[in-house]
Amino acid sequence: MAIHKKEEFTQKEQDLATFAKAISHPARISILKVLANKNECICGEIVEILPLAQSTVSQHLKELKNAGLIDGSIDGPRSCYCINWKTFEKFNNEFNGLFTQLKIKNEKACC
Amino acid sequence: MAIHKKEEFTQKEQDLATFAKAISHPARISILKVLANKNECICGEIVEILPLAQSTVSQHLKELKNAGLIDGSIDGPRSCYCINWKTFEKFNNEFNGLFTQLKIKNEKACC
DNA sequence: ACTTTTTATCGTATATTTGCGATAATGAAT
DNA sequence: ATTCATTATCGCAAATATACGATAAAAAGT
Repeated sequence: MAIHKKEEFTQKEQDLATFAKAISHPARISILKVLANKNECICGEIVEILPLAQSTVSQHLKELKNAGLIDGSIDGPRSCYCINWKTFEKFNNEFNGLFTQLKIKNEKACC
Repeated sequence: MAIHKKEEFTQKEQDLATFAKAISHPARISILKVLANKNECICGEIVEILPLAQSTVSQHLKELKNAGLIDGSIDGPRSCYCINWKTFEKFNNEFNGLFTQLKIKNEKACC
């Protein structure tokens, strides 16, 4: 991609894009669902549920964590991940904001 | 990425991921906003508004079109793009569905 | 101390994305 | 018919993403 052009856009656009990218892989959507289902959130089971290698799952978890969508406490051998509802809520709202914003501007299609 | 593993997930998860990927770049979010603002939707102006080369913008438009988020009628020298509200609505709903689904399962955080 | 279990990280291979310039294509205008 | 304006596509380069096996790290149990 030669040079980073992403920075030339609005911060809000960038944030939203980053969030979208975080959930732009079925594995990561799946992980979020698994995390939501387990409220004890001990998460070695994710590896068994997903059709992916342990290292790959770990990588996806890392990305979700970087995006702020999940929290993880690495205490010892087993680590504990769970959804960060605060960030999640924030993005959910911003997302709906985008949808509404677009729709208000132009409800009638033109082609 | 060696082998495609994405197909091993739910169709719904794949669709949602594909949609998220389509809007996972600030340029594409920006394009959607521009399209929503113009209701005549003659769209050479997008190139002037975005900080990107014409060919790059064209590529982003193509991706949005492939994702079904916009429609484009290529009539001659100038072409006309506009948002496909039907698909948009569909994904907006599915998206909110995911959010709600996750939240219902586990409203209280565990770590 | 040693093994076991669990998870993160490193290295690597391949695929995809992003971006641009150059070029083709296409209809409008002259 | 030729030029002009507009957009799509091709070819390329660089960056990211995806996936895995191998290895490290870290606490718990023996």
